[in-house]
Amino acid sequence: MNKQATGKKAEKGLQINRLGYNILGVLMREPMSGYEIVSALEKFRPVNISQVYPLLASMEEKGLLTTETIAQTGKPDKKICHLTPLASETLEAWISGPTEEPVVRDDFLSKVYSFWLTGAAEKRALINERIEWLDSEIAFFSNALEALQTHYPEELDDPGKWQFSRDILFRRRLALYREDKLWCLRVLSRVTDTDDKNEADT
Amino acid sequence: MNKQATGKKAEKGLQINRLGYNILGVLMREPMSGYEIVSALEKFRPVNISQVYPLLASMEEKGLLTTETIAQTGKPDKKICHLTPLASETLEAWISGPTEEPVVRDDFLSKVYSFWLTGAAEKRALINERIEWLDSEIAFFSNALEALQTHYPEELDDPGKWQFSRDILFRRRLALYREDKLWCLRVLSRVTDTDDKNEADT
DNA sequence: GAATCCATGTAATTGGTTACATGATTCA
DNA sequence: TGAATCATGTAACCAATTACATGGATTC
Repeated sequence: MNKQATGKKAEKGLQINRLGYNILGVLMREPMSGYEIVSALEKFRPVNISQVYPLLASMEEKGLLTTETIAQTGKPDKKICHLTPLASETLEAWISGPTEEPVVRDDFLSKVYSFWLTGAAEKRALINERIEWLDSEIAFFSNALEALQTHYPEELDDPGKWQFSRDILFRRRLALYREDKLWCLRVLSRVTDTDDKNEADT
Repeated sequence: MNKQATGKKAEKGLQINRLGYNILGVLMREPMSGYEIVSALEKFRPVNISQVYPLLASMEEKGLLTTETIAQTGKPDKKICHLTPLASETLEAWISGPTEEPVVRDDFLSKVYSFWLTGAAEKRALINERIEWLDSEIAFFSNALEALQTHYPEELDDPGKWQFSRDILFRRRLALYREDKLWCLRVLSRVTDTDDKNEADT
């Protein structure tokens, strides 16, 4: 009956952004500093430290965390962030709430979108570069998975432990990167077989 | 020898952003209006119309495109964008230049990251929701692929036609979504088998 | 001697999203 | 009657990136 609340910014107050929820996610494992949050998160998603500090400040204001300053010699003071009970409430409410659709930003795909304009050699070069990148990612995540398995052989099978989450996320990455590589190889064969016209240089 | 030019914003002048290159990509197929650009691109990536109009204006200023105004009855005038030779140069230079790493923004994965905190029922609900979404995407892209194949049976095998690009990109989506679904099913079985503690409510 | 790690932050800019403004036509 | 489609655009805001500022310890 009310004509208001048409937009998506319905409830205000406790709103944090995506990065905010990711930060809650790591801090649920153990309290740490802003700097440490970045190194913990960057295997999962790209993070800019400059975005983290102001966010932590506003999250502290909202009562989601408290900071404990630790003096260090030769280094600046460290501010360890501890979550409050409100934080876990907020995180769990977010998890059970609606989930937005994923968005990928991939220049490689944008280039493939337009690469019918280029010659076969250039197409192959682009794809081969991608394969190299995929190989390095596959190597990285295989190592990460192995390390997880040797460090926490028990916890991986307990869905109530954070290691379970890491394990399944690493496996997902691996599976998708491998599938992506297969796709690259299939494309390569299609490009090589039916060689296209503007092939003069090289 | 020069202390300058440390940052990433080396050369200025002709710079357009990602969306700009995507717009060049569609317009290389055929000239169209801003409104049509959005509907053509949105199968490939999310686009906001409000971002397109100012971008098109600045691209016209930079000499990448010219606009042809078509008067319509009952509707506002339509502005068809035609690319200039500078545009294809710019696009090809971008394709052969360095490619940035992909970035994904996926709330579902962020939730999985933290979902060791929740109960098994909530875990299953989250995964099942994802499976439903994946199924709908898979259905959409299978249809799109079939439509492509019936409309352009010849062009699909010619890497010099834009239909080739569409074809491989659709196939990639399908392959990755299917792999993602398999992963979901594997996770589901791991959650169901080793039922975790906080299981009280239904 | 230069680069990287540790550790914090602010400021400026670009990119992306939502809201607002306008208005006829078609469809449920 | 209300929503959706066509069609253009502006303004405000939020998110993300880059640059700037500081400074000791360590590593190449």
